[in-house]
Amino acid sequence: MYALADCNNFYASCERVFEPHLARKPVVVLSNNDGCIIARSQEAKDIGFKMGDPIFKCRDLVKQHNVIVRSSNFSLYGDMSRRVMQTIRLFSPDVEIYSIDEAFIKLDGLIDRNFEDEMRRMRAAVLQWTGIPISIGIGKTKTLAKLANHYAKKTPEIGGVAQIPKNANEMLRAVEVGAIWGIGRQWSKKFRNIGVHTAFDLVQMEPAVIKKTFNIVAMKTVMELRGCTYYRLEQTPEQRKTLLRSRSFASPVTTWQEVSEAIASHATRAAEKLRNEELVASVLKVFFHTSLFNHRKPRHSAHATIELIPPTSTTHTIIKAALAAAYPIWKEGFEYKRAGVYLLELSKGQPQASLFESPEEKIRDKNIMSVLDAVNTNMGAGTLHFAATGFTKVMQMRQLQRSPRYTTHWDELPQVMS
DNA sequence: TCTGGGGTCCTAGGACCC
DNA sequence: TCTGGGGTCCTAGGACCC
Repeated sequence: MYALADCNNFYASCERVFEPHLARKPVVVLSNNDGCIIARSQEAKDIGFKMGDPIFKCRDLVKQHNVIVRSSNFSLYGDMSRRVMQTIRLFSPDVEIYSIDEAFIKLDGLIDRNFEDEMRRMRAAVLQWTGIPISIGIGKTKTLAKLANHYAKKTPEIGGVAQIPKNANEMLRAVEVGAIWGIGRQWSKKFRNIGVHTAFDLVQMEPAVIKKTFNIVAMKTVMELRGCTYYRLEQTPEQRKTLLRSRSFASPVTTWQEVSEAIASHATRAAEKLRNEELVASVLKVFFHTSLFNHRKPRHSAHATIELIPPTSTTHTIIKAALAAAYPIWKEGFEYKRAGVYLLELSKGQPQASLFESPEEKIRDKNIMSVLDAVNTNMGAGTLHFAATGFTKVMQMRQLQRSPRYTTHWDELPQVMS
C-alpha cells in the first residue's frame, strides 16, 4: 500500500505561514520575472485564476477581488518543503520525495495497520509543526494513491485523507480521466473522443488496446489503476541525465554583450550544480531566442552544441565552451527574450583522461573550484564570479512582491514583538 | 508593454552496419 | 518483372510530470 501526501496550494500556503492575515484571502504566486501565475490559494482558484495565466492579463480580476499577489520565494518554499518532509519521515522510513510538495510513503511497514488513522495523525502533525495543510491519498499503487489524493482534495468534507475503498467504482466515477496521474491534456482529449471520460471508464479498457492506440506508458497507468504495481518507491534518486539552466530576460536584450553575460551566468550556475552533485558533463548545448508570443517583431531562435573534452564541471571551462559555441551563431537585430545552457551526457566519478590535458592544470582547476565554492557558500552566492558574467544587471529578475526569506536569511527572520 | 523553469520517457525515422 | 533480414545508434518531436 502506498500513500501520497501532497501539500495544498503549497506556495500560497507557505506565504500564509508567516503572514496569517492572508488566510481565507485569495493569494496568487508568480513565476520568475513576475510573469505568470504558478500557484493559487483555494480562494484564487474559485475566482477563476488558472495555472500559467500571464498576470498582466488578470489585472482587472486582481483589482476586483483584492487578490494578494506575491513574487516567488523559492528560498522559503524549499525550506518549508524540507520541514514538511522531515515530519513525514517521522511516520515512516520508506518515503520517496517526489517533488517539492509531494511525497510517496510505503505503508506496509507501519505498526498501526489502520493506515487511514495513522495518516490523519501525520496530517495533523505536519499542520501543527509547519503550518502547511496537506492532503493524503491511500491506495494499492502509486497511481491509485494519487487518485485518492485527488479525491481527498475535491471532497473537503472528508478531512484531507482518502483511501481507495474495497469497491472503488464510485470513487473512480468521480475522477475525470484528465485528472489521472499520467494522463495529460492531449491524451485526455483523445480518450474523451473514444468515450472514456472517467477513471472508471478507463479501467474498463483493454490494456492491449491502450498500448496500441497510445503507448506503453498509458498502458501502465491503466494497469496501476487496476491495482497492478508498475511504479515502485524510489528512495535513492536515479542519477540525473541532463541539467538545464535558463532564464527569460526581464526585458528584451539586443547586444552580444548582454546575451553572452547571461550565457556565462547560466554556465556558472550549471557548473555549480554539477559539482554539487559530483557530476561531469560531456556535451553542452547553448541557446537563445526571441519571444515565443510576440509575432509582430522578427523572431529568431539559435542553438549550438559543443563537446566537452574531457568531460568537466569546471566553471571557466564550461563558460568558455558555451561562449565559443554561442558566438558563431550570434545574430544582431533581434530582441532576445531567453537564453540558456543545457548540459548532457552527465557522468559520475573519474572521467576518461584526455591525451592532451596536463595533470597540473587539472589539479589547479580543481583547487580553484574548491575555493570558489567555499567562498560562495560561506559569503553568499556570486561573491566570487567570473568577469564574463558581467557587472551589469542584465540577469536581475523582476521580483517586485517577494515576501521575506523568513527561515533562511538572518536579516529577514520574522520578529516577535513583546 | 508584460507569458517560468525545470525534468523524464517513448516513438518514429534515418543513417549506418553485416 | 522480380529486390532479405537482421541489427545499432542518433535525433527530433511529442507526450507526460512538478
